Amino acid sequence: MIANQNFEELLRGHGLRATPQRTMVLEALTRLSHPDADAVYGYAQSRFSSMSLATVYNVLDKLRQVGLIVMLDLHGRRYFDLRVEPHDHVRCRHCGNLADVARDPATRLVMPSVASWVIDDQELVWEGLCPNCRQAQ
Amino acid sequence: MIANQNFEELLRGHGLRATPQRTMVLEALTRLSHPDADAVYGYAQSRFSSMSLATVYNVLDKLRQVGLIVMLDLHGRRYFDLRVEPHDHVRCRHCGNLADVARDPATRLVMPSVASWVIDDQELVWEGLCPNCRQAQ
DNA sequence: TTCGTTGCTAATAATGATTCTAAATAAGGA
DNA sequence: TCCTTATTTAGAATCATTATTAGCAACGAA
Repeated sequence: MIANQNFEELLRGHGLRATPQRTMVLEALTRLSHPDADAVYGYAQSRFSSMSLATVYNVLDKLRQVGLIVMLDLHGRRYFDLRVEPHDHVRCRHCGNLADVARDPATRLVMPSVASWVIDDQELVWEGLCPNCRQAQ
Repeated sequence: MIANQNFEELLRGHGLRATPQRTMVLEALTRLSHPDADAVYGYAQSRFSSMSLATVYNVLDKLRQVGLIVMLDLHGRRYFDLRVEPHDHVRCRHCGNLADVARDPATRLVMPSVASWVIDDQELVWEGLCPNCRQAQ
């Protein structure tokens, strides 16, 4: 539970102006699980009625640029996640459902060296069948 | 270099009817590097002129369902890759450029156990700056 | 506190990848 | 060759995302 004041400090600490719209988006991201832009919009607009969907997209992109959030492109949609302690994701091959996964301590990811690239991050997505879809099969 | 006859066997071996459209899509996937649907369409249509874009989408989805190809959702687009020896990818944070990456032998990925899920695959995408974008910065 | 600059937001239109629909056609077994 | 069933086609429709532009707000300086 993060207070709005802390969101504002977080924003300023990353060189961004603290606006109520940005605060609301951050709040939505702490409350919802892997929301897409539309889910963030639904949450934020219910507390800040003049908020527009375009602003949600703007803010999400800005937060991503400064590294505050992570963007997940899955089955033709974008989902967003606060960049908290590193964790991975698992997605259902059948219905697209998405969940957090703690990384096994025995996992070792050795960063590849690719000619002339500067690589500094990674994203690991596991794939399988979620409980619902497993039963349906 | 795979002959068309082999593509047909490959298709039938996976329970699919062997059509010239499907053969062309498979051929495109062996020739192009991480094409999106439109690139596959461009390749296939130049050799089979009646081919439609809708068919490309149909075929790609079918091939994915039977596990012959892998689908990569990146920066709002879908890219396709034949499922050959496992390899990872690296994408440029700035321009979206995509490249293959060999997995370092020291890398160990321990499959997580998530309650009631059946997990059987993973996708690892590294992120950074490609040579072009690194210079531009 | 007020002012001015700069960046942000809102509304709406535009874009573009992907999916849908229905009718025509082709694959593969009998 | 014929029949059944899956596939393909063309075009329309959908829908997430981006672009545009005018109005507004944040925040540093006076």
